[in-house]
Amino acid sequence: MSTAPGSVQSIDRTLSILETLSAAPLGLSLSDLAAATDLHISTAHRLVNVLAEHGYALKDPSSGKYRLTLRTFEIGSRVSSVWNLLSSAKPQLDELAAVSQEAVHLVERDGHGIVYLYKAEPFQQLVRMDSHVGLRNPMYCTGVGKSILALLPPKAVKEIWETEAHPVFSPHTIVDFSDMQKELDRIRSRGYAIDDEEHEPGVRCIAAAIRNWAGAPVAAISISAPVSRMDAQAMERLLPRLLETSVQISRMMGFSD
Amino acid sequence: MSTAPGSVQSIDRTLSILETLSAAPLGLSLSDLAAATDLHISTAHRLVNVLAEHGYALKDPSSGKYRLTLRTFEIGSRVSSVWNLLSSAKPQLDELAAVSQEAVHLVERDGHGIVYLYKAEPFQQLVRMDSHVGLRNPMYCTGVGKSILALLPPKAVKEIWETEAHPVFSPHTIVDFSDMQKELDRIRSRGYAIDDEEHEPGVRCIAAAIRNWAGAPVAAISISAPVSRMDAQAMERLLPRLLETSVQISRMMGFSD
DNA sequence: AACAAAAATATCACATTATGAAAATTTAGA
DNA sequence: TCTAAATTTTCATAATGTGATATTTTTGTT
Repeated sequence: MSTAPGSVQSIDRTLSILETLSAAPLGLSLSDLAAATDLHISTAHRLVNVLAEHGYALKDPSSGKYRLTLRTFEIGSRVSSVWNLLSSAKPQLDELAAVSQEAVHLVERDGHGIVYLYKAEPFQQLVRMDSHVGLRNPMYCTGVGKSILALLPPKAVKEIWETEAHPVFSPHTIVDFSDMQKELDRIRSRGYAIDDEEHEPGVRCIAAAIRNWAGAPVAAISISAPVSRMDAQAMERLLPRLLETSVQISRMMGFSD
Repeated sequence: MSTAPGSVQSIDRTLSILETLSAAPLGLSLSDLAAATDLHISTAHRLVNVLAEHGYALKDPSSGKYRLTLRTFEIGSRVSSVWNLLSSAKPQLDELAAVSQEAVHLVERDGHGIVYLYKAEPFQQLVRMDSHVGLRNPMYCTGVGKSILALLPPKAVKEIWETEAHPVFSPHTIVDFSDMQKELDRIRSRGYAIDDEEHEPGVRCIAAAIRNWAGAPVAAISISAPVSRMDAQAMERLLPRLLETSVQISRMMGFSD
């Protein structure tokens, strides 16, 4: 582990510990943590205890394992954009879920990916979908992601495309750049995106971008359903609602036309 | 700024930067950040850039200010207890909000306080309440907090009481320890807690604890409403629902009787 | 536009600080 | 109870982070 110039070794290592712990739902023993982060056990001990002193981690008294506390949740929930979006969008999304009787997602763009900020589900309609608040996904294979890509400058799209891999999740996943460009053209002309089982087999969704005061596509919303329910008629019925909601939220973010 | 023995200066400072940024919705310039954290500007620059390299912060291109990214949200959302509780409790809480037509909260105990994990609101019922997901509150002045305190060992209650201050939020706030002990007795015998404008004037709520497999009160749920709506009859009507839901969730956490 | 002032970023010699080997202690297993 | 493993503490040492200074960039003013 060589520290990049301008970086700080102890912080690199501590963030590595933080991330390792966040991926371990059951917690980790000190030795496991040291092994997973490739640190000397003495160093791992010191660093995880610094996190503990600051309330970010603790040694679970019953299991003896280290795990993260809600301090990280607290800090993460305070990120300003989460605030802005959720406070203005939540009621609209709940209503959209209620009238469509399908799962509705709100995601925000973050760097080259999207992060799920909110999921509104209708009662009883339990669809197996592995989306959840806090999840990060790439843009190229999701409806929400593509709806955002379609409104980004071509240079940005290219940069994003070139700096990441494009795993195939299904036969429908778009992995060719010129195919993606055509798809983004379609999305621009239609005003919405369709994810036709490109990420999760069996799930189809329609998505629309949310734009801020500067017109930048900072977020997106979607309605997801099993392909059996999300057929042509369903899409025709749901699209006006989806677009209406996305426009409303965009307006609340300061976007005008 | 003297580093406590066993601690690591650069991490102390970086976490201080993280926390400062999380409290600044509009972001902070480098000099403001340095001033707020009492760091040399050169040091602040180096440390915030380490956070940026790891994707936790960024320098907003439009404003030139540093702010947190969704990386912190992503890490925070992965805390295992959030997972466990949310996945089992969410549908129940949504239903409770729907049948009661009032705001429902789920909180988890974290150290000496509670953190809001979920808020379910009925349509249209917009009550001014400054609760939100991620918020941390003390236990002594909230219904959820008191319902948890009531099931903790007396030693733990005493320890929590003695290590924190007890600001008065309203004439009803309980700030005397023996008063609190009587109140916790009442809560134990009734099986639920009432927050009668002890934290937010004008808001009354009923709360019940959620217990895990070991019987420990790890979380709590509540129904909140303006005092005008949350009168004796309303409480009589809502209590069975609240208790039923808390028992259901406790069962899903592995608690039996 | 040109200038001045302020803010942000990069450099680097140095002393402070984090490091990890080793010892001491605690916990778990036989 | 004893043994082995895991955790925690200690401490000498060198590597690492620090902050003064220099450079560059940005911002505001005439």
